[in-house]
Amino acid sequence: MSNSFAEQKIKDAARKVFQAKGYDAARTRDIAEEAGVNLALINYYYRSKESLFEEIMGDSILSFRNTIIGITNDSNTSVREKIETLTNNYFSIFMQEPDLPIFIFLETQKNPDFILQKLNPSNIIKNSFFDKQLKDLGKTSQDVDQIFINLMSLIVFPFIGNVIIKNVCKVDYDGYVALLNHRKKEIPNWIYAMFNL
Amino acid sequence: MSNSFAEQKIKDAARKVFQAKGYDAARTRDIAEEAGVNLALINYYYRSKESLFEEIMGDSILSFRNTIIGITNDSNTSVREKIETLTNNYFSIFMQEPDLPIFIFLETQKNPDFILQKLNPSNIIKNSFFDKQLKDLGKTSQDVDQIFINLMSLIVFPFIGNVIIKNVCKVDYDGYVALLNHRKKEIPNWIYAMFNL
DNA sequence: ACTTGTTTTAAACAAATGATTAAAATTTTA
DNA sequence: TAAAATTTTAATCATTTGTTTAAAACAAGT
Repeated sequence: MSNSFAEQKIKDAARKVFQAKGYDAARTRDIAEEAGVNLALINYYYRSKESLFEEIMGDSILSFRNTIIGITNDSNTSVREKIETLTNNYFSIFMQEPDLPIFIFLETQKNPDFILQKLNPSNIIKNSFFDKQLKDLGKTSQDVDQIFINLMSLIVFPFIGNVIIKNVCKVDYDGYVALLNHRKKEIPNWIYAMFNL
Repeated sequence: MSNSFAEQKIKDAARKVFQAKGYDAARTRDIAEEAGVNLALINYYYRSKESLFEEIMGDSILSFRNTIIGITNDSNTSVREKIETLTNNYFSIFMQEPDLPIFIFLETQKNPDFILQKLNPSNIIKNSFFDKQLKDLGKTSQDVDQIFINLMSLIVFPFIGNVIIKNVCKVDYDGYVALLNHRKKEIPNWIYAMFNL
């Protein structure tokens, strides 16, 4: 019954529903119900379903971007510390919002232009301090790319493929969580082994 | 104007549209247009949008399943050969149908039950010849799971994350394809390095 | 050519869905 | 407290979308 700011309740509900179902399957009525708010308020506060979506998507991307940039440009940490911090941070985020990765990849594929504008990938890896450190260790530009891709692969896939993993590996929910935590520890070691770091 | 079997044309078109847009965003009218066929024929040959989808989804999963099983249960190949064959086969499939991975993961998450029934994950890895071979090398059951997950991660992520990769790594389409081909060669080596194989 | 069964078409339907509106309720201002 | 502004509500609209229908076109057998 709490009546605190419908505007914020709508945004929170929308994030949840959009992430769970994707843009197309998400109904404005689902969002209104999840927010416990009259349907018309969605169009009152946010102009349309699409602009509500873009606001949320923009937030997600910006947060994603800031997380990486803050870590990769820290001049006080080693390469290994950066890899461990990236792994831990992303695991924390995705364990709280397991649908976020597939949501981001699905919607980026549907609407690349909007993403690119927000993501502004200029200095995320290239020209970062992380990039510099790896080059000093003798890594090529291609190596750096593949290190980044492999790190993201190993972190993100278990969330995207959770249904298939649970079944192919025959684990229940608890076993799945244990498996995730095991990966959280091992992923940095795997990266070191792959690239002699 | 060729009039060859509308039924097949619908199925091919539907696969294309479903993979590109996902179930919810795919319109029956899109499928009919892509197939060059009257809208009503979709319901004439396939009972509904949903049953058409299930037929296509079933095909995808079965093909996925058969590919793995055929490789992991081959008693004439080494562990390394299996890893290389898995990598090569999946790269071939996904380079032809780049939207397939995200499509599968999105829809499995939305409707786990249907997938599980078709995927029947019983003997895909567990109790496979591949599993046996790894155990003989001293790998634990957990190791085998993580080997499988890491292999899938490294193969699948570049297709799912293609938009973001292209931009973070600042490569055009040709550079992206070069990057894919480089991975195809390196992924087995990375797996060997990670797990001392 | 006629009948029969099959395939295709154009039109229409019913339900769902994003959006709007006008009035009611509530809060703020003066 | 009265007026004004803001927020909320219920009802409705216009469009989209999956599906159905009835007739037309076509094919095959006799």
